[in-house]
This record gives sequence, structure tokens and C-alpha cells, in this order.
Amino acid sequence: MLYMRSTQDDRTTRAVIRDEALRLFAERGPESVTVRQIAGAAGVSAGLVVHHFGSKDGLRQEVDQYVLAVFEAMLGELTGEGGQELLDPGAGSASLSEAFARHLPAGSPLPGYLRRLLLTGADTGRVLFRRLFELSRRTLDELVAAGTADPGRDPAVRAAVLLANDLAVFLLRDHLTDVLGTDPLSVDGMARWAPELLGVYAGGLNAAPQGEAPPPR
Amino acid sequence: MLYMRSTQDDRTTRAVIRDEALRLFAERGPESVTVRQIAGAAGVSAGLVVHHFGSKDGLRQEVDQYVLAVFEAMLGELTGEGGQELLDPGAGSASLSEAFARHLPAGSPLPGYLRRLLLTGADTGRVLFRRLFELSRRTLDELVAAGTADPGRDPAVRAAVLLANDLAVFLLRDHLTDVLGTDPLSVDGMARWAPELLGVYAGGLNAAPQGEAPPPR
DNA sequence: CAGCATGTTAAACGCTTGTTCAATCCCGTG
DNA sequence: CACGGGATTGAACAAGCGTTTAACATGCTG
Repeated sequence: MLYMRSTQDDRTTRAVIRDEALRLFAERGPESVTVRQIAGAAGVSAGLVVHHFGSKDGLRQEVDQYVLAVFEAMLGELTGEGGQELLDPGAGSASLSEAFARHLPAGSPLPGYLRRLLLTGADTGRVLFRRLFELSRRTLDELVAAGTADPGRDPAVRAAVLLANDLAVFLLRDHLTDVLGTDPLSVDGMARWAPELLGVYAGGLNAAPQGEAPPPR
Repeated sequence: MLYMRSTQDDRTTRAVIRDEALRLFAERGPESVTVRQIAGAAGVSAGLVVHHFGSKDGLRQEVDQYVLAVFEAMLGELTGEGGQELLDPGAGSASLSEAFARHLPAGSPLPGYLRRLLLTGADTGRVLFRRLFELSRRTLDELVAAGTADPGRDPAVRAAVLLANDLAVFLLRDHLTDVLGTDPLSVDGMARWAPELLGVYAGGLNAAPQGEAPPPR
């Protein structure tokens, strides 16, 4: 093909368009991105975008599906591999946030897209959240079974609290980076964030930090 | 004026336009709302909207300023009235969420607009978040001074954790309503949410609930 | 080698957008 | 009572939007 990307790139032109759309959608939101901008970013004409995806909305839906699939794959690895390591205050894991940081490259647009999906993706967002909520409920159940957590008065609400706290890092990532000087989804950032959150989970707000770094108790 | 709103309404036409814009912006986002739609909702012509606010962006900025002003007023009442009642695990207050529920009418578009401001309002959102972060830091300081909380290893991060947890309810309101069956910003919803969160804050995830079902103050 | 499906482009189309403009209406003031 | 000025409208405008179309190049298949 003469029209294929110049330098070596094993992705199909179709995939390149999809990736650029994903990036731009995550950055500015689908409404603020034009077909011509996507085409420009992918190095093709506007007509080709429509030719491949039927319409702009068709492209958006395909990106939705793609992101969801990647996310599910991530979740699969997480819950499937070495038993439940999710949300376990004992292990170094701080759940979803850490999962993303570990499974995705540094500047990946995926977190941003998922954020937008969660906040403005009418139906897809609802499905996604329900999925996460069920996961959170099961995780809490496991923690209770293991004696690591109490179900509380209202286990559904407690699971929701845990999920919300987890997602908050995600949704507020940029602002947190701004005021703390560290991206909470980066390795350094999680090293600051996780102990503080797990400290509260372990003994409440009033308990002094326990797992020491400097002070030998 | 013959053109004034039919039924009694003490608001200026200008104010009506501003309010309708606020509502629509909060619902769908400024990019997805047209000047004609705003005009239609306010019962005026598109030209008049521009005449009053210069441009669509001018209108958006004015709504921004208006929302920020109302929010600041709310914050002022909160921090100023009976000393610090904010984030105090002893009182029934669950901070920002409760403040909104108490100071705003039921279907107010303000929470939705603030959410959007926080998540997509480039500079305004940053300023808003910094403001809230400073408030959270001061509140944590007071809790520490009162012996109700420990500063933790990294007080800035601990304050950020508290703020993020608080804002999460806000940002995920619709989804939480969906899975829990109760709006967490309503009176009923807070009655479910607050005890669970405060329970964790009081003794961590593993502690059994302490204050009984209806706590006799 | 003919032929056909596919990838691709440039140009054009129709529609919606934000904005401008001239005209009209009404009130307050001199 | 004239009149000037703000409020208000409907029509018009240019620009940008998503999409359609006709044409062309390319690689595969019989």
C-alpha cells in the first residue's frame, strides 16, 4: 500500500485512527473534537474516517468498546492471577489505581477516557460503574471472610465508600498532582498515597501510623 | 415592559437567561448546549442572549463567576458560623456533601455545575480545588489540635485523602444513587452514607460499628 | 491480463453554529 | 409630547460541522 504510514508501524490505518481518536477524546471530550482533527492527527483525510467507522458516533462507540475491552482484560488479570490481591490492606496494593499504574504505559490516554466514560458516558458509564461496584462488594466480602474487615452496618454502602475512595484518586488525578506535586497514579505518588489511605483503613483517623518507615515504634 | 416574563417573576430577563444557562450547562456541558437552546429555555431570542452577555463564552464566564460566588457564600457560612463544624466526626456533619444538601434546594443545578467546573474547568477548576484543599488542610489541623485525628506520616496527603473521599460522593452522585437506591446527597442518603464513612474514620475498616443504630446524641 | 473489491482523497453539500444587523417596541425624562 | 435609549426580535451572515460523492490507486483473484 502506498498510502500506509511512512515509518514502520504494524498498526492498521484503521487502528491508527482509533488510537488518535481515543487520545483526543480523552483529552478534550468527543464533543470538542472534530472529525477533521482526528483525521489530521492520524495523517489521513476526513472522508476515510467516516469510511472506516460509518460516522463520528460510530467511531466513538468503537473507541468505547475498545477501551472497555482493554479494561476488562486488565481486571481479568487482576482478579484471576494469584487469587485476590485487590484492595488487600496487607499487600502493597491500593486497588484500581495501582492496577492502572502497573498495567498501562506512562502517558496512556486510557485513564482519562475511562474517567470521561464514568462521568459522562450515559449508559456505558452506568454499566462500568455497576461492574466496579459488584467487584467492590465481592472484595469486601472476601476481606470480611479473611477477618481483615468488618462488614459495617450497611455492607452495600461500605463497599460503595471503598469504591468511591478508590475512584476519587482517579477522577481527581490532575488536581491532586497539582497540589501534592506528585501524580498519585505514578509509582512515587502511590508510595505517598497508599500508606496514608491504608493507615486510615487500618486504624481510623486517630491512630498513629503503624507500619514504620523511619520510627521503630 | 411588555416583553417581561408573563407570570410574576422578580428576576431580570438577564437573570433568567443566566439561570437557564446554568441549568443546561450543568446538565449537558457548555459545548453541547447551543445559544438557541438557552434562548428557547429562557423564552427569548438568540440575539438577546448575545446582546446581554456579549458572546456565548461571555455567558459561560458569567455563569462561572456566579456559581463560584454562591459557593463561596456557602463556604463562608460554613466556616464562619458556630466555629468549625466541618468534617467533625463527632457532629453529624459529613463535610461538603452535607453542606450542599443543607444549603441548596432539592433539584439545584449547582452541584452538577461545580462538578463540571472541577473536572473540566481548566483554570477555574484548579483554583476551586486549591481552595478546597487548603480548607481540608486547615480542617485536619484543627482535628489534630482537638485530638480527634492524627496528622499521619504525610499531613498534606492525609488532607488530600479526606478531601478526595469527600468529593467522590459528589462526583459519583448519580452512579451511587443508581446502585444504592438512595441519593447520597439527600437527607436519607446521608443518613446511610455518613455513619459508614465516619465508622471507618473512627476505627478503621476492621472495627465493628460503635454508635448504635439511631445514636441518641 | 481483466476485473473487482478495498483504501484513499479532494471537493462539495446541507445543516447548524455563534454572531451581526436593522428595525421595532416601550419606558423614562426633559 | 417629543424623543432618545435600552430591551427585544427576526432575518441574514460567514464559518465550521458531519457526511456524501465521484474519482483514482492499489492489490488480489480468476
